[in-house]
Amino acid sequence: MVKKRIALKDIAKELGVSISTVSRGLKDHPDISKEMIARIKELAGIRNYSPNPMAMGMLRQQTKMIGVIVPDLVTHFFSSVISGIEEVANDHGYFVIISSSNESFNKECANIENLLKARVEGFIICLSQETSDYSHFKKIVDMEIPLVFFDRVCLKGEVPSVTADNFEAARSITLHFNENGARRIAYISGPDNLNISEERKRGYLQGIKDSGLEFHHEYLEKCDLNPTSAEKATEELLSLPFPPDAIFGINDTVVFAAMKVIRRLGFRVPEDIMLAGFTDEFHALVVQPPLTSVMHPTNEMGRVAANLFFKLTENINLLPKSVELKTKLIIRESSVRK
Amino acid sequence: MVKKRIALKDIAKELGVSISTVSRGLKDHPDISKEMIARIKELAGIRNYSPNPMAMGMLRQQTKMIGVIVPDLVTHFFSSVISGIEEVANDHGYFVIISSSNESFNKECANIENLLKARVEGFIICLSQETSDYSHFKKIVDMEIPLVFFDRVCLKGEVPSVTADNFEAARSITLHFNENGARRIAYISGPDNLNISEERKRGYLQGIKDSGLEFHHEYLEKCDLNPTSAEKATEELLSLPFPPDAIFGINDTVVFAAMKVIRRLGFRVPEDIMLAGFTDEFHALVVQPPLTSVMHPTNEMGRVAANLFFKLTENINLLPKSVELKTKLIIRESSVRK
DNA sequence: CTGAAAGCGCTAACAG
DNA sequence: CTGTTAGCGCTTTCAG
Repeated sequence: MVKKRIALKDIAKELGVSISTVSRGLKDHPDISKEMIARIKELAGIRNYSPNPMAMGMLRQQTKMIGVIVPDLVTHFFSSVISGIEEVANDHGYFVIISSSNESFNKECANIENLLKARVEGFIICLSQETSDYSHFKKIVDMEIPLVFFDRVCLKGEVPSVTADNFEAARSITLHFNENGARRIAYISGPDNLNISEERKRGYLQGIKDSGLEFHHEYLEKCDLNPTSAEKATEELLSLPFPPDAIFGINDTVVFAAMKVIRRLGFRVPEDIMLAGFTDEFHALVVQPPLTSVMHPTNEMGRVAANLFFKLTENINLLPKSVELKTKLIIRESSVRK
Repeated sequence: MVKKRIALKDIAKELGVSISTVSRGLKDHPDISKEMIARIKELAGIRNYSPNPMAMGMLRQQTKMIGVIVPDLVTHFFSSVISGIEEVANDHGYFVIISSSNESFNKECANIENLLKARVEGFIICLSQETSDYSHFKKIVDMEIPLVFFDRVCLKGEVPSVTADNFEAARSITLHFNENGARRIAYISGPDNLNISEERKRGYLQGIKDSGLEFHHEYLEKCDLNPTSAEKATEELLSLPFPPDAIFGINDTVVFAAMKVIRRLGFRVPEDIMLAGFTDEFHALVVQPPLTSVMHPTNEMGRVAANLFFKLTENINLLPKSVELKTKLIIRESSVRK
């Protein structure tokens, strides 16, 4: 029931000229007389005219909307990436429509369908943890609709993406633990289908090797990316005959959950168990002891993803480019024994 | 450069019938023969037809978009409210466009302008902390465009809103502190123009009174809602000749910042200073000691706001209704001395 | 039972 | 210098 907004027609009628004259006047068309232009602009200003984006959309077949799908909204990581995306999108005169897959494959598919119906011009997506079938993404590619992945990616070679340097980051955490005296280093991974799980796991294994340690499969745990599952994984680790003396987890959620369990079972951080996370959370600073963690350039990740997106809109056949962003290991008390 | 999508025209041509026949067939118009309907629907299915929302929008003058403006995106509180809004909006076939004011009045005004240009059908807004001039909101109301506020509100009597029971929540924290032995209870408030500052402050004062304590203005601090400012406020409190033995802050950010300062200056929580927050953060559980806090029903706040919004779209002249949501004081170790 | 035509707001090619 | 017209995709009278 929105009150009818002012249209070219109204201005034209009021000025006693044709619609096209007004349209041209508004964009300083050389054919229109200076005074006419002045009169048109003045009235448009008074009436607060702004072009109807749907009419423009019909004409140009574009909605100026980008669909963004994230596994969840309430995680700092994703909110922060979205902020970055929005900044760039708004600079380009685009709006962003955000939907959350809630880590569900079905929801992810449904979101894509909905956004497609809404005629978004393209997508920026982070896979749900359940996603291992990529046909819904293939479909987007086949429709020649711009698509960019960030953080959790797939279809390399077909779809541009932005990721963190997961391998190197995981390796450096492992080395750091070892340098600080840890010998039984554990890693709580995520679902195998996710690149972030796989890459960080490889980094961990490489780190173990580079440290001259032996790999013990009991120290490689896995969880779904929710607190309950992470707590269970931590409990497994801590109930081993030789529990780990250092743990790092695939992300924030996991590490915070691990911390809770460690405390509950009476272990101390970092005296008994060192801890480090993959996170950009400012809460890493609030917990006691402050958490060593891999800082992600989250805002930048969003900005880069959006820029890749706009490159794609210019040329849908662009060679897909994968950007890998440098992370930074921030060492705090949770991984340093005095 | 989106590939042209299938339109009624294409189906009509392929079937050798007119556009209107297809249009009617798709919605089971009684005038169309069963077999025609079947043929139309079949082809539409194969071709994956979906109506162009912009064409529909032009016809009905509606975009099915709601503009949501929040002070920031990366706070759990706001992401969580947004989740609630999106759930309800999607159920109604609406999309949500989120913009962040970054706590800036000017940005808030600019966001409104942009969303108005994008022809959102209405707004759900949480004021920026700088906002004390409400003319941009008045403008929305005057245009008869639906507007709902949540958490930080203004223009009561003109605009429907959802808030927490700030007064009662603040009062109950104060009483709880006192019952646990605190006598010098401090409160770190926010900007005076915000209703949440004012209401929680009143609750605090009432709590002091109800506890039979005397009010000391030094224990009433104020800050902008950012960590730096909150840290400064905490330092002020702690440098008093008689520093407080209990502090609560207007929100998460403030309390986490306070916690950091308390630690840095060598005080202990809760032995020297009890602490409590206004928060729904799951991180309240992660910090050590776990934080006593007022749980906000954030998701519900979003859902209620969205429902109010849709009531307004049905009848823009609805009597503005203010919904106050109950919060719950969750007592944890940060405010209990053993 | 089906088609033609107008109209939603706008632009651009074509006429004057 | 300005107006007319067609068309973007769709619904909805009005005419068969």
